[in-house]
Amino acid sequence: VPKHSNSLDVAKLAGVSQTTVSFVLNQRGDHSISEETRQRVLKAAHQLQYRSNRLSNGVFRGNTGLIGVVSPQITDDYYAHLLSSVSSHCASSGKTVIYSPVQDEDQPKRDPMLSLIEYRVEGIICVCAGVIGGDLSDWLDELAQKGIKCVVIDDRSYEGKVHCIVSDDVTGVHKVVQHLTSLGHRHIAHLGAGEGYSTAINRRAGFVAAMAELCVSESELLIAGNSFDEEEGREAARKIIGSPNRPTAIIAANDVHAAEVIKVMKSFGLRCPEDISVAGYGNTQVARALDMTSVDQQPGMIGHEAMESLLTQAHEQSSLLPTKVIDCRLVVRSTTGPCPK
Amino acid sequence: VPKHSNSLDVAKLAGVSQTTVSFVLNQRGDHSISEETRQRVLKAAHQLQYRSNRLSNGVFRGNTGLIGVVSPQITDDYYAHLLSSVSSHCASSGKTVIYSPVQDEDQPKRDPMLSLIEYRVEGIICVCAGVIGGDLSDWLDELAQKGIKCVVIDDRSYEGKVHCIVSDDVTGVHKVVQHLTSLGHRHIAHLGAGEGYSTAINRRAGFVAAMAELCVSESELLIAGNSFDEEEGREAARKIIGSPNRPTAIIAANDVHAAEVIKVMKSFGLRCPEDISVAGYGNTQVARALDMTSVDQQPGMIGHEAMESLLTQAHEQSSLLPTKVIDCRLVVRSTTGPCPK
DNA sequence: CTGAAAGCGCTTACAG
DNA sequence: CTGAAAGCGCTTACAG
Repeated sequence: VPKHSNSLDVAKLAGVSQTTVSFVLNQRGDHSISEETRQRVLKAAHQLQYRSNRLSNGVFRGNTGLIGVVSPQITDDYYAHLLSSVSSHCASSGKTVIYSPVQDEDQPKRDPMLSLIEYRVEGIICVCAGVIGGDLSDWLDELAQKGIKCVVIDDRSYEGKVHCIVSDDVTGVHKVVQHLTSLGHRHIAHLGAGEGYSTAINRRAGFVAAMAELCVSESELLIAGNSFDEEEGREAARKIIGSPNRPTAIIAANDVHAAEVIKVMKSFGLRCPEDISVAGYGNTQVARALDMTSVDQQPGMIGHEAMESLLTQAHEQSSLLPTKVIDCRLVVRSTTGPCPK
Repeated sequence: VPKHSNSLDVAKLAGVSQTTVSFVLNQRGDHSISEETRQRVLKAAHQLQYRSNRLSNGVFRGNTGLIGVVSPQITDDYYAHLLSSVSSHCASSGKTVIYSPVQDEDQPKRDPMLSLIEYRVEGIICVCAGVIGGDLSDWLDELAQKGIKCVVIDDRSYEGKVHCIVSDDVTGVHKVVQHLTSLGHRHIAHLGAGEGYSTAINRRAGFVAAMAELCVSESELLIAGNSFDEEEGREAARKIIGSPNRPTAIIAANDVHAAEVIKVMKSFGLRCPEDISVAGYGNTQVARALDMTSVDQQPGMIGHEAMESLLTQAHEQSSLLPTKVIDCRLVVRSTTGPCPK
């Protein structure tokens, strides 16, 4: 029968009490223990391959050492970087990550939250990406009442109720538009998602606002596609590139869409950036691979901030913390160039 | 003071004993409980927002419901898909994922394993990617002795000691070579990583073996670069493309390297696939974005198999299970074409 | 410098 | 049909 050795086993082998074992292993100052006993305990623990049971530990004191992450599609570059950064921060802070995926969109984040609470996590980072309609509100109330800290990423709907950290999508797209106008472009299209997710909404809003500054009326705005779906992106690209009113620059809602735009351009015999400039969003591997202009959202920094917030947050204040907006950087590469005559 | 309500609170509110609460909530058959009491308990639990404490649960019985995943760079497409597939399998099996990142290469997988054991995970999926020299052996002994099931991905070094699941890298590259030779290529180069990781070693070995079948002697073999590093990949690409003995086709160790090859080709004024055919490995987003021929390793299937193994494994047999080799599929796209005259 | 005892929140024989 | 009591592995006042 396989068995983990416990602190009593160690105590017996070392010829001391459980108390002493606990004090030696946790290096507490209050009890001073003779060097000799200390060594005996350490040796016994090593011999028995004793691994302290963090669960019991968590049951007794509040401290479970667990941080929960709720997030959709970890296969997406952005979410992957977020989780990666959170988990390495955890590793160096002595915390451990429980990852709870958001399964489909129709079945909202009920279950993921539930299991995190059942494991008595100390804090939760919720990257629900602002799926509109998802009702986080009840969960947030429950977390607050139970003293579980929480940070919500990329969704300001619950501001005032929970600490929010968001990527500055509006400014991100604004920077792209500025870059393009400085190259002489004025006939600029926005392609891809524009609703459903708060990020999609904000990127589109950023586009609309930036174009308004250029005195382009809303009716003149070139907008194509409305989802993050790859197929639809390609379809939208075909439509806009094939249209008589073809733009000189296209800003895609993300890098994958931008890649589709470039493919479609090729099939039309158009060159990038000579005929049309293309910019992506996210600065993912795809952007680097295509040497494509894109916006870096610095997901690593977002994850880092989220962890910092959890680790320093006092329960009472958390809801009062002002929303943290993380800057994004425009990365100019070879897919954007001067506007053709 | 924030507090989670416990089963005693529920019992008091419902006017029953803790035992009854436990039996109602766990739906155990042995105790039959009157429908009326059942409803009273359920109502009380709901009212108090009672969330059963999985930690205590785990302390008492063996069953923690926790599955540990040890893996490097989750920002890599392959590892991300692996974790994603494991976590969704867990979600539907009522298990929960603890994710333990492998931090740097010099500091081997000591700590990640340790914290998983301390949380008394039921099983561990170790995607250490066969970093050569990493000494997993001691950990595997300890896991076996403690009855923690384990599956090692992409590293056959511990075969016989633990159940291994590996991607068929050798065959994968073999398929690419076959595809290229069927297009008339014979002057084929392999670029990128070839040592350090077992996957790198196997891909290169697959290349060498496949070329041997074509009666290309080992001294004639075109091999460039030796790491997964992007910079070095580019450097190697420059060298091989600029050489007088330029190949007609290049197989890269992964998609990112293949993308570098294509960039370098552009800078040399060469077209793909007209001048040189290029194939990647991994069928990542980069491959799709570039419409590039690549090898799909089916990481989702690997993750699924790993979970199946953990869930069905009897402790005694695990080490005897034959290594599971997961097929990979060649995905032909537009970067490979007929050999130029 | 060290230990006996109580308790964290749960489950499970056993008894009624 | 239901409950009192013991125990999972740990920690922490308190006492010596």
